Amino acid sequence: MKRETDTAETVASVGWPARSMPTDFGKLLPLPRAFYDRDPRRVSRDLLGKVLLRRDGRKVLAARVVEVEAYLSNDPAAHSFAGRTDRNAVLWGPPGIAYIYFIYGNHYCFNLSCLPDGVAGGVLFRALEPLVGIEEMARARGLVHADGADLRRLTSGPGRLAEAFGITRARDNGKDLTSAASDLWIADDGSRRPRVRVTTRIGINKAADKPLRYIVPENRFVSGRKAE
DNA sequence: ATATCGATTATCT
DNA sequence: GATAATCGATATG
Repeated sequence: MKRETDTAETVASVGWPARSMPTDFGKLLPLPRAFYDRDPRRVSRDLLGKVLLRRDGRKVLAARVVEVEAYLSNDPAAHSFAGRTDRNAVLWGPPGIAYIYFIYGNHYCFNLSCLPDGVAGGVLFRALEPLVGIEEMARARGLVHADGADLRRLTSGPGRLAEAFGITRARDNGKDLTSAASDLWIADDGSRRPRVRVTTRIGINKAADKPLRYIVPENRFVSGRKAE
């Protein structure tokens, strides 16, 4: 079984707990719908350390989840707060579906729906640690070379990670992340459960004091952090 | 190192 | 017509 990482340095970059077995990331199975059919706070906590995967033809992109935010039902900061609209319909639907929105005229943000059909809730992906497909991510981001210093610029931030994975509303909104046929999914690669720290959310005005941002504190790909 | 600002458009009032 | 779950560039200490 071949190791699919681009460089040895990649996986070892930030001291993530070593895996016992090399992983063929493209073969990892999607997390089941029941995983997402829970409170977004619980889903957020459990998503840290999981792997986001994209299959693009023969290529596979993989990156570890290191920062997310929960958006609850009846949450003033959530897009669903003012009621169901065409844009936010996915949040009100069944759990485990990709919700993509376009923001500031420039960027896409990638979320997934939580809680049962009829109840709005979601999780926003804010930062990933790249594992596989570094060159492809760099190209998608418009960066020539992903050297050590620039690696954080690939997937550290919600707009950045969406761009690195080629995630757009037209392509991915409404996609079932739990389907084995999906080209976008999330999996458990067997790595150890990371430490989790909870902070307030970024870039919002309403309910800005609520502790609903979940990060892996020692990970350098968490957004809004200087190089160490 | 932190602050401020412009880009650019879908969505909602 | 205003706003936005952001980013990158530029300015300033």
